[in-house]
Amino acid sequence: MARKTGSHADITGPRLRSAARALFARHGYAAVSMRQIAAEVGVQAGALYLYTTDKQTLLFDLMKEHLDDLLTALAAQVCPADPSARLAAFARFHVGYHLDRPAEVFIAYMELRNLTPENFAAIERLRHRYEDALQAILAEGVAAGVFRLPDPRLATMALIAMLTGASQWYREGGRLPREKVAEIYAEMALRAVGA
Amino acid sequence: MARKTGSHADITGPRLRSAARALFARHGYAAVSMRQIAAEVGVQAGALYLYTTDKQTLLFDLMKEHLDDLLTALAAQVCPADPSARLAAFARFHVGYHLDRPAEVFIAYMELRNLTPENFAAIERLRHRYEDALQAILAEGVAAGVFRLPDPRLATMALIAMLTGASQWYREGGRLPREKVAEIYAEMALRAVGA
DNA sequence: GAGTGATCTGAACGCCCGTTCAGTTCAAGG
DNA sequence: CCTTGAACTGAACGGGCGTTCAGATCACTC
Repeated sequence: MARKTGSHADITGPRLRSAARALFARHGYAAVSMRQIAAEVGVQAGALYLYTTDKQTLLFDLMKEHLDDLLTALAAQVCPADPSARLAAFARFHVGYHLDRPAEVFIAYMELRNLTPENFAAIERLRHRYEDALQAILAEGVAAGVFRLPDPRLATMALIAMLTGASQWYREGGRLPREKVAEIYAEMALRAVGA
Repeated sequence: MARKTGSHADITGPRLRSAARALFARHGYAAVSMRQIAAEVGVQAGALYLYTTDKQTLLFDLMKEHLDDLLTALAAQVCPADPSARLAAFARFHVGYHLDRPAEVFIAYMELRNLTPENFAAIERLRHRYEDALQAILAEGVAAGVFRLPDPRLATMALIAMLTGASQWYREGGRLPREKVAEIYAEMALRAVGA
């Protein structure tokens, strides 16, 4: 028996990705089986292979989609001229974007080692492009004399780690609203670079 | 055939832990099999069960040992009276300790979700004790009027994420020596809290 | 209303998993 | 020299894994 009512291709596909995203984030790529994902979708395991070539590609596509969206959203941001204002805007954007997507963030940061070497290289390239955007802001600030940084590259890594960390403890409906969280992080980022 | 020369109990035990630590850090707990660990030790899989009750306990013991050592080392630190000096000392200690133990850090931060609920609770308790040590420093600094922080708890999480992140990009023999790295991070931490 | 093709099932493939255990080996103690 | 027991092997257990595929189903087209 198959296909209860109407066509499901445009429903099952997104549902597969959605179920995989949630399960990978909760239990980890290696600990989740295709049969578990299929059960979540409400389908037999074999049917998943109509929508993904294999489990590895499923993971890669989720991570690539996340980073593509992140870079697109960053590019869409308005970009103030003042380095301090740019850094504050970046920090607010980064925290806000990551608080909205805890599952994607978890996967993107935890499952890198489960990618094949080629897939890993592709993801790292995208991640590096994002880091470079922040590093460019810091370099401008240093050139303008408003930031005091012994090492812009190190500062880039430090700030990204700090800002991304927000999604590890933030819980919806907690003590602080997300705008306030983003605001405090932006303030700490500005101070950390000596602005 | 077994036991080529002499007694191996006091050798195989530590070798098991060491191999498990390295493999878990590189590939992840769920992706590593007991047979892989056994091969690294140079033994059949069954022999591992003379030294650990099961795979889960092996993971838990590694994480607990790491956090116990971390708390012990923190307690052994000299503790300056001035809040700024204390924060700087904490930051230098944290970065240095984590740079020396990349495998343990990786496991402690990535494999929490592979712990059983009881084991997870035990590890979280230890981790919280460590976070509280930092939060106490921040609270003192705020009380003394030398730190400006809208939210000490948030600042604690932000600083720990920033400092721990060092072990994600630092490579032995890289551009910066570890003392310099710890120094820069300590400076950023001080500035981030408005010291 | 017959035929088509997208969609899915259910069974199978070979393989690896964590764990157990009877049996083997061998350094050391009496 | 014999016995003991720690240390380990090698095979087995039941089960789950990712993936494939022939066949069933059924909304749709003509």
